[in-house]
Amino acid sequence: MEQKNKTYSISELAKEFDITTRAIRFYEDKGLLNPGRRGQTRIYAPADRTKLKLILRGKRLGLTLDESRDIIGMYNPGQSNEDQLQTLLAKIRERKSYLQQQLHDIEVMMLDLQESENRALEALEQLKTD
Amino acid sequence: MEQKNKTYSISELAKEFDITTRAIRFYEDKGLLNPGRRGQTRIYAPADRTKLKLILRGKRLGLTLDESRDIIGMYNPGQSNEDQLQTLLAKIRERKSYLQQQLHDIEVMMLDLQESENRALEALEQLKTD
DNA sequence: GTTTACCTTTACGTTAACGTCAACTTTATT
DNA sequence: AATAAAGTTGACGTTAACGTAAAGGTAAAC
Repeated sequence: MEQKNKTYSISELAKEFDITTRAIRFYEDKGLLNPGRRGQTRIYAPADRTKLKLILRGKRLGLTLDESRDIIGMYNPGQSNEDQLQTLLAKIRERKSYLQQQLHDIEVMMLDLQESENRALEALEQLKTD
Repeated sequence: MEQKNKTYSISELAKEFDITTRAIRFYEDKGLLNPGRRGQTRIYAPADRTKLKLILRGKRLGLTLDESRDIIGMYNPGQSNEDQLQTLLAKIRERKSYLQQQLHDIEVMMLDLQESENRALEALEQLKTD
């Protein structure tokens, strides 16, 4: 049986994701994480680990920590009134459209790189036919 | 007939791409652009404009200026020896694989956002059926 | 001929995202 | 009991990517 209430120490998470403990505490400072405590010591639940994953994914896509915190906050409509829900929807759709833009950028850059690779390969061929 | 040797002033480019002239000069400082000069004044050729586009595309994907400069430098195998070509090929492939990672990240984040949107829409429905 | 509109260089200021000590406590180990 | 291993909270340092002002040159328009 998989344990659902597993916990992690800060250095365990740091090792797993190849970041420093300093960075993890920094994310907490910025309001992205809220681990429990046993005395002074931070104790991370699976949910915290998931948030960390989201943060790092955000970083790979060039998001700032503020943006990642926003996105993490989009997960629970919770008890909001209509206005808040509409605002949330707007933010979600804006994000999605930006992702579409990034998708397009990646496609084009990928094609460019492929051409560059081909040119480099041709140049290599040229060297060998001398 | 389209003019091939059209030129642009710095403020024209700034306006077109919605950035500041300061930023454009900064990119030059960092070695990403090399515009011509008429006296003191910078004169940008279509090639410079293209490089600017590449820089901004890089930024949208979270690249640093150093990384974008590298990528721009990948366009011409030019006259290089085999070692240089192999190094170039390695860098190109590394970039491509990072783009694949980003592609995957985008797909997953897109799905997550879609779920969030659906939950928000459901929450809206709930409000209306009261 | 002087205002207006761009252009230039130089230089200090700012923000994000940590890195890097320092000084100290708690826990585990020998 | 003493040492080592991990944890904590400051607090100052660093880098990237510009922003922002200062001080001035040039050229067309009024």
